[in-house]
Amino acid sequence: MEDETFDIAGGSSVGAAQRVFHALSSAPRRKILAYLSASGLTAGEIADRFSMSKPAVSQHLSVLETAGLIRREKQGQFVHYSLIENNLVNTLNGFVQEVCPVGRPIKKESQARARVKEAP
Amino acid sequence: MEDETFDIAGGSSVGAAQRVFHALSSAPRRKILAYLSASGLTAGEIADRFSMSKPAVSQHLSVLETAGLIRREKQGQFVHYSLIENNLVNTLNGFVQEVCPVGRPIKKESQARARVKEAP
DNA sequence: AAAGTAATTAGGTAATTGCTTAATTAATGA
DNA sequence: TCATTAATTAAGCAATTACCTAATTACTTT
Repeated sequence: MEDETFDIAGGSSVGAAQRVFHALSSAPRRKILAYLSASGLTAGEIADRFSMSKPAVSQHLSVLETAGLIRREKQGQFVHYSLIENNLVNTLNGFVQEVCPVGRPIKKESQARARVKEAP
Repeated sequence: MEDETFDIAGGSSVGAAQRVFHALSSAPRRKILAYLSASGLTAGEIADRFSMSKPAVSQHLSVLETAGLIRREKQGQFVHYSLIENNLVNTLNGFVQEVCPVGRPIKKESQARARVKEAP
């Protein structure tokens, strides 16, 4: 596991958790993630769902991609975006674990459930 | 349950989820939450753990309090801060649920475990 | 009451963010 | 090849953020 104790103060470089939390701090970006949770969409389809300009949406997509929360796939002249679920859940879960004792049992349950799925 | 579909676009006022995510977007603030997860601390004790000025830390504490993530309790000339665990976990869990199908079983497990604790 | 300590508020500044419009790159189809 | 469509990059601007130092408020101690 990559323990960076979530990017605390001193470090000069910007860590992965910092990028994820920064990405999540914007309502439009969280809305984009919600759209993508239902299905992959092109940049244009995403932009259509907002009242802001296309370049603005494009920037939000770029922030989300840099954070490793979505993936970009060029198909002809379109760019398809889709959610990377793991990175989101792992970052939030890792954080909750460190901050909040309540989080720990949840993770254990989740692992137990995963094992059951592997060998039912 | 308070369903604001996490503060999407249109709304003029700033919603609760937005405040939480904004609060979490800062590394020093996440660090404060981590400190408080171990034990309550006074404003001064928190400030001592950072290299930035005391007023700067005070502002971070204020952001966290406004987001409902920590509570302030004045005791004599000291101000004691402590974590409000529920709000953090609920907001993140609520978000993961909406964005990420993977999240749903986690919440069900969590609720089941809660029921067991209520009536063991 | 005066001095000391804890914490916040006030005021100011440099850097960042979130948008805009205009320009550019890239793929498609007439 | 030339026009159209999709998307991004570039340039610029107003608003916000994150910090600082100085001043203030509120307790405590002598």
